[in-house]
Amino acid sequence: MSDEAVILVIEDEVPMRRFLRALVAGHGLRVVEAASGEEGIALAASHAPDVILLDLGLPGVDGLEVTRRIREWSETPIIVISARGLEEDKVRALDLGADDYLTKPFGASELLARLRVALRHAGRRAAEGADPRFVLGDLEVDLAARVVRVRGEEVHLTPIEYRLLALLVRHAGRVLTHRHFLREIWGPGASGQDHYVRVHMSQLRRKIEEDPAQPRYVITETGVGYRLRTDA
Amino acid sequence: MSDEAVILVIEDEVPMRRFLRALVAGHGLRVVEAASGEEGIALAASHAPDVILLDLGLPGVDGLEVTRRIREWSETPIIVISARGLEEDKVRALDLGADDYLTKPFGASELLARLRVALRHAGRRAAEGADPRFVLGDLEVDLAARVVRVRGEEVHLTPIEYRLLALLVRHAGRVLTHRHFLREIWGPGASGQDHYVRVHMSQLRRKIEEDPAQPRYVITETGVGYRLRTDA
DNA sequence: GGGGGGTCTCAAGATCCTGTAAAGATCGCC
DNA sequence: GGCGATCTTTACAGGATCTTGAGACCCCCC
Repeated sequence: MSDEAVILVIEDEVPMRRFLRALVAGHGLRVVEAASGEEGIALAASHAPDVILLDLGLPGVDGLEVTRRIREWSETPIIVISARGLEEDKVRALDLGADDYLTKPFGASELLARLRVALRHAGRRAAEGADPRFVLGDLEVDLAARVVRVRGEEVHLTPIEYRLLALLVRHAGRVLTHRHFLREIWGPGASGQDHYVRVHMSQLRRKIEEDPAQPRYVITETGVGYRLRTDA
Repeated sequence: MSDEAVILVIEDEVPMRRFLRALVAGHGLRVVEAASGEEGIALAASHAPDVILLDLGLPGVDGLEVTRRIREWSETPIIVISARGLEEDKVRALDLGADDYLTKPFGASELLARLRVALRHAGRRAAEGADPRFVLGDLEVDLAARVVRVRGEEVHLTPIEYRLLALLVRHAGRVLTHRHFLREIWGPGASGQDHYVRVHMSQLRRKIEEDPAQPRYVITETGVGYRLRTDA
Protein backbone atom coordinates (compact mmCIF):
# COMPACT_ATOMS: atom_id res chain seq x y z
CA MET A 1 0.00 0.00 0.00
CA SER A 2 2.52 2.62 1.08
CA ASP A 3 4.89 0.90 -1.32
CA GLU A 4 3.12 2.93 -3.93
CA ALA A 5 3.76 6.28 -2.26
CA VAL A 6 5.38 8.89 -4.49
CA ILE A 7 7.86 11.44 -3.12
CA LEU A 8 8.73 14.53 -5.12
CA VAL A 9 12.27 15.79 -4.47
CA ILE A 10 12.96 19.38 -5.49
CA GLU A 11 16.69 20.00 -5.17
CA ASP A 12 19.16 21.66 -7.53
CA GLU A 13 22.43 20.25 -6.16
CA VAL A 14 23.22 16.92 -7.74
CA PRO A 15 24.99 15.17 -4.81
CA MET A 16 22.21 16.06 -2.39
CA ARG A 17 19.58 14.95 -4.88
CA ARG A 18 21.35 11.64 -5.32
CA PHE A 19 21.54 11.19 -1.58
CA LEU A 20 17.85 11.88 -1.13
CA ARG A 21 16.87 9.64 -3.98
CA ALA A 22 18.93 6.74 -2.66
CA LEU A 23 17.60 7.22 0.85
CA VAL A 24 13.97 7.43 -0.12
CA ALA A 25 14.04 4.82 -2.85
CA GLY A 26 15.75 2.42 -0.49
CA HIS A 27 12.62 2.38 1.63
CA GLY A 28 10.02 1.19 -0.81
CA LEU A 29 8.98 4.66 -1.98
CA ARG A 30 8.92 5.96 -5.51
CA VAL A 31 10.92 9.10 -6.24
CA VAL A 32 10.26 11.85 -8.75
CA GLU A 33 13.00 14.48 -9.09
CA ALA A 34 13.04 18.12 -10.05
CA ALA A 35 16.17 20.27 -10.38
CA SER A 36 14.46 23.64 -10.26
CA GLY A 37 11.49 25.39 -8.73
CA GLU A 38 9.56 25.64 -11.97
CA GLU A 39 10.06 21.99 -12.72
CA GLY A 40 9.07 21.14 -9.18
CA ILE A 41 5.77 22.98 -9.43
CA ALA A 42 5.01 21.34 -12.76
CA LEU A 43 5.77 17.85 -11.41
CA ALA A 44 3.73 18.49 -8.28
CA ALA A 45 0.78 19.14 -10.55
CA SER A 46 1.34 16.32 -13.01
CA HIS A 47 2.43 13.53 -10.66
CA ALA A 48 0.27 14.25 -7.61
CA PRO A 49 2.97 13.14 -5.16
CA ASP A 50 2.09 12.09 -1.62
CA VAL A 51 4.84 14.19 -0.04
CA ILE A 52 7.20 16.88 -1.33
CA LEU A 53 10.79 17.28 -0.17
CA LEU A 54 11.87 20.81 -0.98
CA ASP A 55 15.25 22.48 -0.71
CA LEU A 56 14.91 26.16 0.09
CA GLY A 57 18.12 27.22 -1.60
CA LEU A 58 17.05 26.98 -5.22
CA PRO A 59 18.28 29.26 -8.00
CA GLY A 60 15.56 31.17 -9.85
CA VAL A 61 12.17 30.64 -8.23
CA ASP A 62 13.25 30.01 -4.65
CA GLY A 63 11.84 27.52 -2.18
CA LEU A 64 9.54 29.92 -0.39
CA GLU A 65 7.96 30.93 -3.65
CA VAL A 66 7.56 27.28 -4.63
CA THR A 67 5.77 26.62 -1.35
CA ARG A 68 3.44 29.55 -1.87
CA ARG A 69 2.63 28.54 -5.43
CA ILE A 70 1.94 24.92 -4.59
CA ARG A 71 -0.26 25.89 -1.64
CA GLU A 72 -2.50 27.83 -4.00
CA TRP A 73 -4.07 24.60 -5.16
CA SER A 74 -2.65 21.69 -3.20
CA GLU A 75 -2.40 20.54 0.41
CA THR A 76 0.24 17.89 -0.19
CA PRO A 77 2.60 17.83 2.80
CA ILE A 78 5.82 19.76 2.14
CA ILE A 79 9.00 19.08 4.11
CA VAL A 80 11.49 21.89 3.71
CA ILE A 81 15.21 21.19 3.81
CA SER A 82 17.55 24.11 4.24
CA ALA A 83 21.12 25.03 5.06
CA ARG A 84 19.82 28.09 6.87
CA GLY A 85 18.86 27.43 10.46
CA LEU A 86 17.72 30.90 11.44
CA GLU A 87 14.48 30.98 13.30
CA GLU A 88 12.92 33.58 11.06
CA ASP A 89 13.57 31.41 8.01
CA LYS A 90 11.77 28.52 9.64
CA VAL A 91 8.85 30.69 10.69
CA ARG A 92 8.47 32.12 7.24
CA ALA A 93 8.52 28.76 5.51
CA LEU A 94 6.13 27.14 7.98
CA ASP A 95 3.72 30.06 7.82
CA LEU A 96 3.73 29.96 4.06
CA GLY A 97 2.39 26.43 4.19
CA ALA A 98 5.33 24.10 4.75
CA ASP A 99 4.58 21.26 7.15
CA ASP A 100 8.07 20.64 8.49
CA TYR A 101 11.52 22.20 8.38
CA LEU A 102 14.81 20.35 8.58
CA THR A 103 18.18 22.08 8.87
CA LYS A 104 21.24 20.63 7.15
CA PRO A 105 23.05 18.66 8.21
CA PHE A 106 20.39 16.24 9.35
CA GLY A 107 20.36 12.54 10.06
CA ALA A 108 18.99 10.13 7.50
CA SER A 109 16.75 8.33 9.95
CA GLU A 110 15.27 11.58 11.23
CA LEU A 111 14.36 12.61 7.71
CA LEU A 112 12.76 9.24 7.11
CA ALA A 113 10.82 9.45 10.36
CA ARG A 114 9.50 12.90 9.46
CA LEU A 115 8.68 11.59 6.02
CA ARG A 116 6.62 8.85 7.62
CA VAL A 117 4.77 11.46 9.65
CA ALA A 118 3.96 13.37 6.48
CA LEU A 119 2.83 10.18 4.76
CA ARG A 120 0.59 9.42 7.71
CA HIS A 121 -1.02 12.82 7.29
CA ALA A 122 -1.37 12.37 3.57
CA GLY A 123 -2.81 8.91 3.96
CA ARG A 124 -5.31 10.00 6.56
CA ARG A 125 -6.61 12.73 4.34
CA ALA A 126 -7.02 10.22 1.54
CA ALA A 127 -8.71 7.68 3.79
CA GLU A 128 -11.25 10.10 5.23
CA GLY A 129 -14.85 9.05 5.01
CA ALA A 130 -16.12 5.62 4.16
CA ASP A 131 -14.31 2.94 2.23
CA PRO A 132 -14.46 2.96 -1.53
CA ARG A 133 -17.28 0.68 -2.53
CA PHE A 134 -18.34 -1.03 -5.68
CA VAL A 135 -22.09 -0.79 -6.17
CA LEU A 136 -24.12 -2.48 -8.87
CA GLY A 137 -27.86 -2.77 -8.48
CA ASP A 138 -28.52 -4.50 -5.18
CA LEU A 139 -24.94 -5.72 -4.92
CA GLU A 140 -22.41 -3.85 -2.83
CA VAL A 141 -18.75 -4.83 -2.39
CA ASP A 142 -16.42 -3.12 0.07
CA LEU A 143 -12.96 -4.34 -0.81
CA ALA A 144 -11.26 -2.53 2.08
CA ALA A 145 -13.55 -4.02 4.71
CA ARG A 146 -13.92 -7.34 2.91
CA VAL A 147 -17.69 -7.12 3.25
CA VAL A 148 -20.36 -7.92 0.67
CA ARG A 149 -23.99 -6.83 0.89
CA VAL A 150 -27.05 -7.71 -1.14
CA ARG A 151 -30.08 -5.46 -0.70
CA GLY A 152 -28.34 -4.01 2.36
CA GLU A 153 -27.98 -7.43 3.99
CA GLU A 154 -24.53 -8.69 4.75
CA VAL A 155 -23.71 -11.87 2.88
CA HIS A 156 -21.17 -14.32 4.19
CA LEU A 157 -18.71 -15.58 1.59
CA THR A 158 -16.02 -18.22 1.97
CA PRO A 159 -12.44 -17.23 1.12
CA ILE A 160 -12.60 -18.63 -2.39
CA GLU A 161 -15.99 -17.14 -3.14
CA TYR A 162 -14.79 -13.78 -1.95
CA ARG A 163 -11.63 -13.91 -4.00
CA LEU A 164 -13.60 -14.79 -7.10
CA LEU A 165 -15.86 -11.83 -6.55
CA ALA A 166 -13.00 -9.49 -5.69
CA LEU A 167 -11.25 -10.41 -8.92
CA LEU A 168 -14.41 -9.75 -10.87
CA VAL A 169 -14.89 -6.39 -9.16
CA ARG A 170 -11.34 -5.30 -9.77
CA HIS A 171 -11.77 -6.06 -13.46
CA ALA A 172 -15.42 -5.15 -13.72
CA GLY A 173 -16.71 -5.20 -17.28
CA ARG A 174 -13.84 -7.24 -18.62
CA VAL A 175 -13.94 -10.95 -19.29
CA LEU A 176 -11.70 -13.06 -17.06
CA THR A 177 -10.70 -16.48 -18.30
CA HIS A 178 -10.83 -19.67 -16.29
CA ARG A 179 -7.08 -19.76 -16.49
CA HIS A 180 -6.90 -16.32 -14.97
CA PHE A 181 -9.02 -17.30 -11.98
CA LEU A 182 -7.05 -20.48 -11.47
CA ARG A 183 -3.73 -18.68 -11.54
CA GLU A 184 -4.82 -15.95 -9.15
CA ILE A 185 -6.64 -18.08 -6.62
CA TRP A 186 -5.24 -21.59 -6.79
CA GLY A 187 -1.76 -20.78 -8.04
CA PRO A 188 0.17 -22.15 -10.98
CA GLY A 189 -0.27 -25.80 -10.01
CA ALA A 190 -3.97 -25.94 -10.77
CA SER A 191 -4.14 -25.33 -14.49
CA GLY A 192 -6.74 -27.40 -16.27
CA GLN A 193 -8.97 -27.68 -13.21
CA ASP A 194 -11.62 -25.43 -14.68
CA HIS A 195 -14.34 -27.13 -12.68
CA TYR A 196 -12.90 -25.58 -9.48
CA VAL A 197 -13.96 -22.23 -10.86
CA ARG A 198 -17.37 -23.47 -11.94
CA VAL A 199 -18.27 -25.07 -8.65
CA HIS A 200 -17.31 -22.06 -6.58
CA MET A 201 -18.81 -19.61 -9.01
CA SER A 202 -22.03 -21.51 -8.63
CA GLN A 203 -21.89 -21.15 -4.85
CA LEU A 204 -21.12 -17.48 -5.23
CA ARG A 205 -24.09 -16.94 -7.50
CA ARG A 206 -26.38 -18.78 -5.15
CA LYS A 207 -25.44 -16.22 -2.51
CA ILE A 208 -25.48 -12.99 -4.48
CA GLU A 209 -27.90 -13.59 -7.34
CA GLU A 210 -31.62 -13.52 -6.80
CA ASP A 211 -32.14 -16.14 -9.47
CA PRO A 212 -28.87 -17.99 -10.16
CA ALA A 213 -30.35 -19.40 -13.37
CA GLN A 214 -30.78 -15.85 -14.70
CA PRO A 215 -27.70 -14.06 -13.37
CA ARG A 216 -27.83 -10.27 -13.18
CA TYR A 217 -24.26 -9.68 -12.11
CA VAL A 218 -21.93 -12.50 -13.05
CA ILE A 219 -22.26 -13.24 -16.74
CA THR A 220 -20.77 -16.42 -18.17
CA GLU A 221 -18.97 -16.10 -21.45
CA THR A 222 -19.20 -19.58 -22.82
CA GLY A 223 -15.86 -21.07 -23.78
CA VAL A 224 -13.94 -18.19 -22.23
CA GLY A 225 -14.78 -17.32 -18.66
CA TYR A 226 -16.84 -14.84 -16.64
CA ARG A 227 -17.53 -11.14 -16.61
CA LEU A 228 -19.09 -8.76 -14.11
CA ARG A 229 -21.74 -6.39 -15.44
CA THR A 230 -21.02 -2.71 -14.96
CA ASP A 231 -24.57 -1.52 -15.66
CA ALA A 232 -27.59 -2.65 -13.69
CA MET B 1 -12.14 30.49 15.01
CA SER B 2 -8.60 29.81 16.10
CA ASP B 3 -9.29 32.19 19.00
CA GLU B 4 -11.19 29.26 20.42
CA ALA B 5 -8.36 26.80 19.96
CA VAL B 6 -7.36 24.84 23.05
CA ILE B 7 -3.77 23.75 23.65
CA LEU B 8 -3.01 21.06 26.20
CA VAL B 9 0.42 21.45 27.80
CA ILE B 10 1.81 18.33 29.50
CA GLU B 11 4.94 19.36 31.41
CA ASP B 12 6.07 18.57 34.94
CA GLU B 13 8.60 21.36 35.48
CA VAL B 14 6.93 24.48 36.76
CA PRO B 15 9.11 27.16 35.11
CA MET B 16 8.84 25.57 31.71
CA ARG B 17 5.11 25.15 32.10
CA ARG B 18 4.78 28.84 33.03
CA PHE B 19 6.84 29.80 30.03
CA LEU B 20 4.73 27.73 27.66
CA ARG B 21 1.48 28.99 29.13
CA ALA B 22 2.56 32.61 28.83
CA LEU B 23 3.78 32.09 25.30
CA VAL B 24 0.70 30.30 24.08
CA ALA B 25 -1.86 32.33 25.98
CA GLY B 26 -0.28 35.51 24.69
CA HIS B 27 -1.36 34.55 21.21
CA GLY B 28 -5.07 34.16 21.61
CA LEU B 29 -5.07 30.46 22.47
CA ARG B 30 -6.58 28.80 25.49
CA VAL B 31 -4.27 26.67 27.62
CA VAL B 32 -5.02 23.58 29.67
CA GLU B 33 -2.18 22.29 31.83
CA ALA B 34 -1.21 18.88 33.12
CA ALA B 35 1.73 18.18 35.40
CA SER B 36 1.94 14.43 34.81
CA GLY B 37 1.37 11.84 32.11
CA GLU B 38 -1.75 10.39 33.71
CA GLU B 39 -3.30 13.81 34.12
CA GLY B 40 -2.35 14.65 30.56
CA ILE B 41 -4.11 11.59 29.16
CA ALA B 42 -7.20 12.32 31.23
CA LEU B 43 -7.33 15.96 30.11
CA ALA B 44 -6.75 14.96 26.48
CA ALA B 45 -9.89 12.86 26.76
CA SER B 46 -12.04 15.31 28.70
CA HIS B 47 -11.06 18.61 27.04
CA ALA B 48 -10.58 17.48 23.44
CA PRO B 49 -7.72 19.92 22.80
CA ASP B 50 -6.79 20.97 19.29
CA VAL B 51 -3.08 20.44 19.83
CA ILE B 52 -1.01 18.78 22.55
CA LEU B 53 2.39 20.06 23.67
CA LEU B 54 4.15 17.20 25.40
CA ASP B 55 7.40 17.12 27.31
CA LEU B 56 9.10 13.75 26.94
CA GLY B 57 10.88 13.85 30.27
CA LEU B 58 7.99 13.18 32.58
CA PRO B 59 8.21 11.25 35.83
CA GLY B 60 6.01 8.17 36.06
CA VAL B 61 4.26 7.46 32.76
CA ASP B 62 6.80 8.92 30.36
CA GLY B 63 6.16 10.93 27.24
CA LEU B 64 6.50 8.07 24.79
CA GLU B 65 3.92 6.08 26.70
CA VAL B 66 1.62 9.09 26.80
CA THR B 67 1.92 9.39 23.03
CA ARG B 68 1.13 5.75 22.53
CA ARG B 69 -1.86 5.84 24.85
CA ILE B 70 -3.36 8.96 23.31
CA ARG B 71 -2.87 7.57 19.81
CA GLU B 72 -5.00 4.60 20.74
CA TRP B 73 -8.08 6.72 20.34
CA SER B 74 -7.18 10.19 19.18
CA GLU B 75 -5.42 11.82 16.24
CA THR B 76 -4.94 15.19 17.86
CA PRO B 77 -1.59 16.62 16.75
CA ILE B 78 1.14 16.10 19.34
CA ILE B 79 4.25 18.27 19.41
CA VAL B 80 6.95 16.69 21.50
CA ILE B 81 9.39 18.86 23.41
CA SER B 82 12.52 17.23 24.75
CA ALA B 83 15.90 17.96 26.19
CA ARG B 84 17.23 14.91 24.38
CA GLY B 85 18.25 15.60 20.81
CA LEU B 86 19.44 12.15 19.81
CA GLU B 87 18.17 11.01 16.47
CA GLU B 88 16.85 7.71 17.77
CA ASP B 89 14.75 9.51 20.36
CA LYS B 90 13.19 11.61 17.64
CA VAL B 91 12.55 8.62 15.43
CA ARG B 92 10.92 6.69 18.23
CA ALA B 93 8.61 9.51 19.24
CA LEU B 94 7.61 10.34 15.67
CA ASP B 95 6.96 6.70 14.83
CA LEU B 96 4.81 6.29 17.90
CA GLY B 97 2.50 8.96 16.59
CA ALA B 98 4.00 12.34 17.47
CA ASP B 99 3.65 14.93 14.73
CA ASP B 100 6.66 17.10 15.49
CA TYR B 101 9.73 17.06 17.74
CA LEU B 102 11.47 20.11 19.15
CA THR B 103 14.73 19.97 21.04
CA LYS B 104 15.38 22.28 23.96
CA PRO B 105 16.49 24.97 23.83
CA PHE B 106 14.21 26.23 21.08
CA GLY B 107 13.08 29.64 19.96
CA ALA B 108 9.68 30.89 20.99
CA SER B 109 8.71 31.94 17.51
CA GLU B 110 9.67 28.58 16.05
CA LEU B 111 7.47 26.82 18.57
CA LEU B 112 4.62 29.13 17.71
CA ALA B 113 5.11 28.56 14.01
CA ARG B 114 5.07 24.80 14.48
CA LEU B 115 2.03 25.18 16.66
CA ARG B 116 0.32 27.04 13.82
CA VAL B 117 1.17 24.18 11.48
CA ALA B 118 -0.38 21.71 13.91
CA LEU B 119 -3.47 23.89 14.25
CA ARG B 120 -3.76 24.01 10.49
CA HIS B 121 -3.77 20.22 10.43
CA ALA B 122 -6.22 20.01 13.32
CA GLY B 123 -8.58 22.49 11.71
CA ARG B 124 -8.68 20.56 8.52
CA ARG B 125 -9.90 17.61 10.51
CA ALA B 126 -12.40 19.57 12.56
CA ALA B 127 -15.38 17.71 11.13
CA GLU B 128 -14.41 14.68 13.14
CA GLY B 129 -16.93 12.90 15.36
CA ALA B 130 -14.80 13.48 18.46
CA ASP B 131 -16.49 10.90 20.68
CA PRO B 132 -13.86 8.26 21.29
CA ARG B 133 -16.46 5.86 22.63
CA PHE B 134 -17.72 2.86 20.74
CA VAL B 135 -21.14 1.50 21.63
CA LEU B 136 -22.80 -1.56 20.14
CA GLY B 137 -25.70 -3.28 21.83
CA ASP B 138 -24.65 -4.05 25.38
CA LEU B 139 -20.99 -3.50 24.63
CA GLU B 140 -19.29 -0.20 25.36
CA VAL B 141 -15.63 0.54 24.72
CA ASP B 142 -14.07 3.78 25.89
CA LEU B 143 -10.68 3.91 24.24
CA ALA B 144 -9.72 7.14 25.96
CA ALA B 145 -10.40 5.81 29.45
CA ARG B 146 -9.31 2.29 28.52
CA VAL B 147 -12.52 0.90 29.99
CA VAL B 148 -14.82 -1.80 28.63
CA ARG B 149 -18.36 -2.28 29.87
CA VAL B 150 -20.97 -4.95 29.20
CA ARG B 151 -24.53 -4.13 30.23
CA GLY B 152 -23.12 -1.24 32.24
CA GLU B 153 -20.78 -3.50 34.19
CA GLU B 154 -17.09 -2.84 33.88
CA VAL B 155 -15.21 -5.84 32.52
CA HIS B 156 -11.58 -6.51 33.31
CA LEU B 157 -9.46 -7.38 30.28
CA THR B 158 -5.82 -8.44 30.20
CA PRO B 159 -3.47 -6.29 28.10
CA ILE B 160 -3.63 -8.59 25.10
CA GLU B 161 -7.39 -8.96 25.24
CA TYR B 162 -7.74 -5.20 25.41
CA ARG B 163 -5.46 -4.62 22.46
CA LEU B 164 -7.35 -7.16 20.39
CA LEU B 165 -10.59 -5.39 21.16
CA ALA B 166 -9.10 -1.93 20.61
CA LEU B 167 -7.88 -2.98 17.17
CA LEU B 168 -11.31 -4.32 16.31
CA VAL B 169 -12.98 -1.13 17.51
CA ARG B 170 -10.64 1.13 15.59
CA HIS B 171 -11.42 -0.83 12.45
CA ALA B 172 -15.00 -1.66 13.27
CA GLY B 173 -16.83 -3.28 10.39
CA ARG B 174 -13.68 -4.36 8.61
CA VAL B 175 -12.18 -7.80 8.54
CA LEU B 176 -8.77 -7.92 10.20
CA THR B 177 -6.52 -10.80 9.28
CA HIS B 178 -4.65 -12.98 11.73
CA ARG B 179 -1.47 -11.54 10.31
CA HIS B 180 -2.67 -8.05 11.09
CA PHE B 181 -3.33 -8.89 14.72
CA LEU B 182 0.00 -10.62 15.08
CA ARG B 183 1.92 -7.73 13.60
CA GLU B 184 0.17 -5.12 15.70
CA ILE B 185 0.23 -6.92 19.01
CA TRP B 186 3.09 -9.39 18.94
CA GLY B 187 5.37 -7.66 16.45
CA PRO B 188 6.91 -8.92 13.24
CA GLY B 189 8.60 -11.91 14.86
CA ALA B 190 5.39 -13.79 15.52
CA SER B 191 4.14 -14.53 12.03
CA GLY B 192 2.57 -17.92 11.65
CA GLN B 193 1.52 -18.13 15.30
CA ASP B 194 -2.15 -17.78 14.48
CA HIS B 195 -3.15 -19.74 17.55
CA TYR B 196 -2.05 -16.83 19.76
CA VAL B 197 -4.87 -14.86 18.25
CA ARG B 198 -7.37 -17.69 18.58
CA VAL B 199 -6.66 -18.43 22.20
CA HIS B 200 -6.85 -14.82 23.31
CA MET B 201 -9.85 -14.09 21.12
CA SER B 202 -11.58 -16.97 22.83
CA GLN B 203 -10.82 -15.44 26.25
CA LEU B 204 -12.02 -12.08 25.04
CA ARG B 205 -15.30 -13.51 23.81
CA ARG B 206 -15.84 -15.34 27.05
CA LYS B 207 -15.72 -11.94 28.75
CA ILE B 208 -17.76 -9.79 26.39
CA GLU B 209 -20.13 -12.17 24.63
CA GLU B 210 -23.22 -13.51 26.31
CA ASP B 211 -22.95 -16.78 24.45
CA PRO B 212 -19.43 -17.23 23.05
CA ALA B 213 -20.68 -20.03 20.81
CA GLN B 214 -23.05 -17.56 19.09
CA PRO B 215 -21.04 -14.33 19.05
CA ARG B 216 -22.94 -11.07 18.61
CA TYR B 217 -19.96 -8.75 18.35
CA VAL B 218 -16.83 -10.50 17.19
CA ILE B 219 -17.52 -12.35 13.99
CA THR B 220 -15.04 -14.90 12.74
CA GLU B 221 -14.31 -14.99 9.05
CA THR B 222 -13.02 -18.49 8.57
CA GLY B 223 -9.71 -18.63 6.79
CA VAL B 224 -9.22 -14.89 7.05
CA GLY B 225 -9.61 -13.34 10.48
CA TYR B 226 -12.14 -11.48 12.61
CA ARG B 227 -14.49 -8.56 12.26
CA LEU B 228 -16.45 -6.42 14.69
CA ARG B 229 -20.13 -5.90 13.89
CA THR B 230 -21.20 -2.32 13.44
CA ASP B 231 -24.94 -2.97 13.63
CA ALA B 232 -26.69 -4.73 16.47
C1' DG C 1 -33.16 -36.81 -33.63
C1' DG C 2 -28.68 -37.59 -31.89
C1' DG C 3 -24.19 -36.26 -30.31
C1' DG C 4 -20.92 -33.39 -28.02
C1' DG C 5 -18.76 -29.62 -25.71
C1' DG C 6 -19.43 -26.70 -22.20
C1' DT C 7 -21.88 -25.53 -18.03
C1' DC C 8 -24.59 -25.89 -13.60
C1' DT C 9 -25.88 -28.21 -9.43
C1' DC C 10 -25.63 -31.41 -5.76
C1' DA C 11 -23.72 -34.04 -2.10
C1' DA C 12 -20.30 -37.00 0.20
C1' DG C 13 -15.86 -37.33 1.97
C1' DA C 14 -11.35 -35.29 2.76
C1' DT C 15 -9.07 -31.52 4.44
C1' DC C 16 -8.29 -27.53 6.79
C1' DC C 17 -9.66 -24.11 10.32
C1' DT C 18 -11.43 -22.80 14.76
C1' DG C 19 -12.81 -22.85 19.69
C1' DT C 20 -11.71 -24.48 24.04
C1' DA C 21 -9.61 -26.56 27.91
C1' DA C 22 -5.73 -27.42 30.51
C1' DA C 23 -0.94 -27.64 31.67
C1' DG C 24 3.51 -25.48 31.78
C1' DA C 25 6.26 -21.08 31.50
C1' DT C 26 6.88 -16.43 32.62
C1' DC C 27 6.33 -12.13 34.81
C1' DG C 28 5.58 -8.64 38.36
C1' DC C 29 4.76 -7.76 43.03
C1' DC C 30 5.09 -8.10 47.76
C1' DG D 1 11.08 -16.76 47.45
C1' DG D 2 6.14 -17.38 47.00
C1' DC D 3 1.93 -15.98 44.96
C1' DG D 4 -1.41 -14.57 41.53
C1' DA D 5 -2.10 -13.06 37.06
C1' DT D 6 -1.02 -13.49 32.46
C1' DC D 7 0.88 -15.55 28.50
C1' DT D 8 2.45 -19.57 25.69
C1' DT D 9 1.96 -24.07 24.06
C1' DT D 10 -0.31 -28.32 23.13
C1' DA D 11 -4.06 -31.36 22.01
C1' DC D 12 -8.40 -32.51 20.29
C1' DA D 13 -13.27 -32.34 18.95
C1' DG D 14 -16.39 -30.11 16.11
C1' DG D 15 -17.31 -27.01 12.39
C1' DA D 16 -16.52 -24.86 7.99
C1' DT D 17 -14.67 -25.16 3.61
C1' DC D 18 -12.81 -27.39 -0.41
C1' DT D 19 -12.43 -31.11 -3.62
C1' DT D 20 -14.21 -34.57 -6.33
C1' DG D 21 -17.27 -37.17 -9.11
C1' DA D 22 -21.63 -37.83 -11.17
C1' DG D 23 -25.78 -36.52 -13.31
C1' DA D 24 -28.68 -33.04 -15.61
C1' DC D 25 -29.03 -29.28 -18.52
C1' DC D 26 -28.43 -26.21 -22.49
C1' DC D 27 -27.17 -24.87 -26.97
C1' DC D 28 -25.34 -25.68 -31.36
C1' DC D 29 -24.13 -28.51 -35.12
C1' DC D 30 -24.46 -32.62 -37.75
